[in-house]
Amino acid sequence: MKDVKVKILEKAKKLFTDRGVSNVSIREISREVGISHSNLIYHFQDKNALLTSLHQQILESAIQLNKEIATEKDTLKSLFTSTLKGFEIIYDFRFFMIDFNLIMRENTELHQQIKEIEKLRFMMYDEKISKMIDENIIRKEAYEKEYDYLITQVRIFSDYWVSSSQVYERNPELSVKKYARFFLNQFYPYLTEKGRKSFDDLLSLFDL
Amino acid sequence: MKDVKVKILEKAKKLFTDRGVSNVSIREISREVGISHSNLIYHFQDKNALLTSLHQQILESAIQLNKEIATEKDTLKSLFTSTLKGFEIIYDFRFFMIDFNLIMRENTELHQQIKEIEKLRFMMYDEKISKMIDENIIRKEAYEKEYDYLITQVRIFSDYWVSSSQVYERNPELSVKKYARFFLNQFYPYLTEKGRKSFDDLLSLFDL
DNA sequence: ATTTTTTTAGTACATTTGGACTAAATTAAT
DNA sequence: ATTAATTTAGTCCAAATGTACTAAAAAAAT
Repeated sequence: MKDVKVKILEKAKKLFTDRGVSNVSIREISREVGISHSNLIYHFQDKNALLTSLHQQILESAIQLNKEIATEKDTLKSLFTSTLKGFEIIYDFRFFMIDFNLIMRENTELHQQIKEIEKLRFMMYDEKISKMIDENIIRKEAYEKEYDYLITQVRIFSDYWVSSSQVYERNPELSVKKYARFFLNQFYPYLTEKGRKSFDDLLSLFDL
Repeated sequence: MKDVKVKILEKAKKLFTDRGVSNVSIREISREVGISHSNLIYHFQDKNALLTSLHQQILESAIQLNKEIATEKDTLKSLFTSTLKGFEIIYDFRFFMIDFNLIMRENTELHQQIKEIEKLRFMMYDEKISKMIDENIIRKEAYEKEYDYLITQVRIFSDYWVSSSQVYERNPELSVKKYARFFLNQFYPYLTEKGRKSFDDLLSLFDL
């Protein structure tokens, strides 16, 4: 006997994925779950509450992933792992990124939260890059803020690769690996010779 | 006396920009224009017809821009110009990119058209890059398909920088130049020494 | 000048939606 | 066993939406 809340969230996620957040109503979700719409409202006041809750799930997955890779000493390898696993999470919750701007526009609370998380993400990448510079995997900045630019570039890719693949790929479901590869490649031109060697090894290791 | 069709398109564009495509109804647009909704339907069968027509405007702007830079001999300079002017067009029609996936999901005809255009865009970049390699501005590929990867990366950035800026920037309206700079920087690591010199000169020239 | 065509407004309808409110049923607490 | 809290369903409502249909008004063609 699954908890109703869980059922609601699952069905909402499925419907959001299939038809887009804006095309799914509370009533429709309740219909699909097989409960009254009043009941759904009892658990989640509105669509935003649902979305906030689903985003919480994403966050938990991300935190879990971070824990898993925390033990990995090899910085570049941990970048590979977090990319691949992270991209799977994003694909699983793709409705969130596909309707990202819509959600941010209508859920101020969530928007604020996302902006905070973004700061953390920036710092995480910043730290990771510094570490790789120390380890002589990535070359030093060729000009000021070079890697700040890179991080922005990387942020946009992370946030929107799944949207782009929905538009342009024949089989978006097969594109997780493909885009993970694209993503990782953004770092390639900054690698030192040593870095490139590791990178190539990791490509085979991860079968990319 | 402005043509009604023009008025409708202008108002639709404005409303789409302000509130998002999914939050604007035919009836509301007609109300804002000051005509009956039947009249609007007479001119545009539905929202998709409106969007198709607005996309036509984008296309015309893009074609116009291409004509303008066709005379420019300096490949790198033409990249700068087309980026800056292109980004202004995108910002002007930002509703289209912000709700890109929504529109593509619901307007099959337009989706098909966009996929065709994407092929052209790919070829254009491919050609531009080849040219810059010949001119010793960009280095040769370090591995196979390196520049195919770059083009995908560039595609995602072009399509979604405006969405991302809406989410993360305080003053999205000021971010055209900023993101144009980010965009151009994607090419930097691939430049030859000669290329880097031109690039730096162009940065000053365009005040970036 | 009159006939056609194009453009515009009005009306009516079935459906959907979110929200409020009430009450029944189920579960937990005492 | 009774009471209280939680969960669920049912009903009603006002607002909005897309669509279809009719007819008037305006413009263009003859």
